[in-house]
Amino acid sequence: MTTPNTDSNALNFIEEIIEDDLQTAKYQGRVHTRFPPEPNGYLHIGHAKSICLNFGLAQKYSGLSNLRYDDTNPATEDVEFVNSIKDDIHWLGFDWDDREYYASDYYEILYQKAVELIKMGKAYVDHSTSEELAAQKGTPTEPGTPSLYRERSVEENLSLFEGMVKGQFDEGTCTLRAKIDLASPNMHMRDPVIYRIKKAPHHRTGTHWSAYPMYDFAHGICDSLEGITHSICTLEFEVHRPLYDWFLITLGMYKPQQIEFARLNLTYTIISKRNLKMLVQEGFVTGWDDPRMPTISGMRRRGYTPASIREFAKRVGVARRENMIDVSLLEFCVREDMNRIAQRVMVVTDPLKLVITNYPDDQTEYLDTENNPEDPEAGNRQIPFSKELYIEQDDFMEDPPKKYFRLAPGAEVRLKSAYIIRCDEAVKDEAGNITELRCTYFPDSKSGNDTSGKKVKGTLHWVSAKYAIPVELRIYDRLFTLPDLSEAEGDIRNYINPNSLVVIPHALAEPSLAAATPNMRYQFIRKGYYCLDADSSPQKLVFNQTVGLKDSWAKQASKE
RNA sequence: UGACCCAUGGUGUAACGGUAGCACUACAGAUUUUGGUUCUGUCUGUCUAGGUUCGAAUCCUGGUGGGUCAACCA
Repeated sequence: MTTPNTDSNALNFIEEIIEDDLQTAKYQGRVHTRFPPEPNGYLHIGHAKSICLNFGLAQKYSGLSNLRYDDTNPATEDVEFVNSIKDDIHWLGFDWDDREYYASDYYEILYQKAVELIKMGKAYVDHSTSEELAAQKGTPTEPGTPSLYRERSVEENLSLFEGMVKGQFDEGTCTLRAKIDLASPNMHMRDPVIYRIKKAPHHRTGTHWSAYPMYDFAHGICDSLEGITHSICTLEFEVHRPLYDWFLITLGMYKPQQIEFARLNLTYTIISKRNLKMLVQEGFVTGWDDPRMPTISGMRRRGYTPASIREFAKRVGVARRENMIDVSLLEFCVREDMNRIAQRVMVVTDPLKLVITNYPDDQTEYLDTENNPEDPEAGNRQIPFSKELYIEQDDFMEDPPKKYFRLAPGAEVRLKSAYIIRCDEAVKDEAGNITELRCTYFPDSKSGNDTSGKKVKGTLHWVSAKYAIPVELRIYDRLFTLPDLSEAEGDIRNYINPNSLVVIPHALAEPSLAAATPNMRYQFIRKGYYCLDADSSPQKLVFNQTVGLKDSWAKQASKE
């Protein structure tokens, strides 16, 4: 028998588990996942991987996926984040229909379940301070020791717990702990705290509750209540799984299975919420949606498309081993999508004046050019050509190296969609800087109607001096200079790339760009992919470089 | 010096006891009115030592390396 080696139908380990479960009807053929963000920050590329996984699995197996906010800590959570999270998921192309849930929806049930635990003698109110509690936990190599309050009566626990949720005690004075196993090698089983007092108002339940459930207690019960089948989370929750199971088994509730996978790591990128927050708060970036940020909102502003991020999520795979994905894979996915959809336009970033000496002074010719060679449906447009043009400084060298295909004294090149020209003279100022190129054009070499018989190696982009419009360009590079930030010695701030943003205030664009819209994607020919930035206005157009074009010439030139 | 998890080219990820494949990267060439795209090719891999087996990336044992866990965070 032949086993096809194509990876198109290779399953990741979670799909294997699901297909197994489908086979054995473990959940009556259901597949129901959930994406459980805590509304305390903006979503990032790591969340995108999780979103694509959870919603993607539901799609693939004709199941469902819920959005559930893990809002069990009112001190850190806010509606601002609730809304941005919804926007980001929708933007990525996924939807949860009417299944928008909150852990806070279940506070009453959670409370009842805690009471049940108390009645079973499996939970107790503890007045130990957090320091005492830490000491009681023991260490991974030494067992824990019982709290003074561990053997309280059910009645006393019941009334104290009621007091906790009703606000009769101050924050930090007591907790509700599950009574499990102080000698467990798994620290999470050593009588974990399941409720603590928080007086901060909750963004949905206000001041109704004064004590809130901890993640470990709430999460599994919420999964259970929603009928989740596969509760997918990242590797660091692996040691929580026995606890996840313990609550549901002890309470006799339906038990989904928790499956852990390795979180995404990206070269030259920091993805933890804590560090992203640092970048924002300390002004290294302009905000959570700064185009250099690996947040979904930052990537959106940068010009990344949802399709490119979904493709990236698919290509990075799902496994249990630690990984470090090369950002070049992300860039590949973006270029791949952009190449399909981006409208080609000409923009000169670093202008050098070029005069065609044998072209009539006041003549303007409108030349036809294709909008996207990869997509015939995209049609054509007209661009104005005249005697005075601008080309890229980079595209002229007075004394070029051998394989230089661009302009040089005496050299001939084609101007994209226009004519072949020859450079006759480079005009210089007193300081010796080249200020202007004087060229001759060949009238019979017009693009699409070339009878000149000339062959040139290079094609340059250009704009007409008379019709070009000024635009600002923002060009981004990686935020850090170290590929693997986990190897940073000392402060990661020492590795921040000082050149992660380069602003080009006065680039010159072909006039069609005056009609640019925020959703359009452009390829500035021979330069990169761009989109309009949120800071743009009709008076001052601002473009973000989403990603540069591959530049094998620059690569070769830098090697010499 | 505990428990648990992990180990396949530079980076990811397949191969489910039977030919180590795919993608990204890098490099080389062809095509090209974008030094883009496209196409072709090349380099590079089963952590280690034993064991089981006709046969091991795959199963077992030891070692090595990496990760996780001792928040009233999630």
